[in-house]
Amino acid sequence: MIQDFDKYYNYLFEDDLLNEIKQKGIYKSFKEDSIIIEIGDFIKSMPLLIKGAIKILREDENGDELVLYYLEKGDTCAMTLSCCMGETKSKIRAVAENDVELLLVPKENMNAWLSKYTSWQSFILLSYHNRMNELIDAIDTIAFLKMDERLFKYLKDKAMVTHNDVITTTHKKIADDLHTSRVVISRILKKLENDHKIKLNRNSIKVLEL
DNA sequence: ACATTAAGTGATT
DNA sequence: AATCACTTAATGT
Repeated sequence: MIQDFDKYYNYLFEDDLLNEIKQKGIYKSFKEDSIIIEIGDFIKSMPLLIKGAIKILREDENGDELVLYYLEKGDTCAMTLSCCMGETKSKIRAVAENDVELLLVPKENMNAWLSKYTSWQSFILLSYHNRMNELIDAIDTIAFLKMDERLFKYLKDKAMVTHNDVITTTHKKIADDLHTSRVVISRILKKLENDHKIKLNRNSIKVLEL
C-alpha cells in the first residue's frame, strides 16, 4: 500500500515531503458504497487517494442527488481543501465508487507544507484548478447537454474510473445519480443499445464506444 | 411455485 | 422529460 502511494505520488513531491506524508498520513480504507464524507461534516484532514475512485455528489432539500464528478488515484478533493483552510462544513457528499484506499493528512500539516514545499503548493493549486474545470464541465453537461448525451457521458465516466467497460448497476441507481426517473433512463438506454453504443443486461451495462 | 425486484412500454401531461 | 399504470422478465426463497 505504501508502494502504491509512491507509485502515484513520487513524481509529484520531493522525497522529504513524501516521507513526511507517509509519516503523518493516516491510512484508511473504505468499502464500495460507503460514505467517506457526509454533507455537513467538519473536515479536519484532507485525503490523498491511493486506490479506487470516489463519487462526489450534491443533494437537494428533498434528498435528491446529483453527481458532480469522480476522483481517482492521485487526486484530492477540492472541497476538503477549502474546508481545511476555513472552518466550514462540507457541502458535498463523497461516496466510494469501489473499494478505496487513501491517506488522511491532518490539516495542520497541509498548512505547514504550503510554505515548506513548493511541490505541495503546486499540487494544491493544480488540484483546485482541476476541480474547477471538472465543475465547469459538470455545469456544461447539466445545462447544455440533453439527457441522452448526459447519460452516455455518465456511463463513459463510470467505465473510465472503474477501468471496466461493464458497469454493474441498475437503471434506478443511474436515475438517482443523474436526478431523473428510472423510466427515462430505461428508455434512453434502450435507444443507446439500438445505436450499438452499449449492451444491456440485467444489473449490468457494457459500454461499447469508449 | 410464489414473491420480489429490475426492466420495458403506451398513454398522458 | 416526468409520471402513471401496467406488463414482462429475471432472480431469490
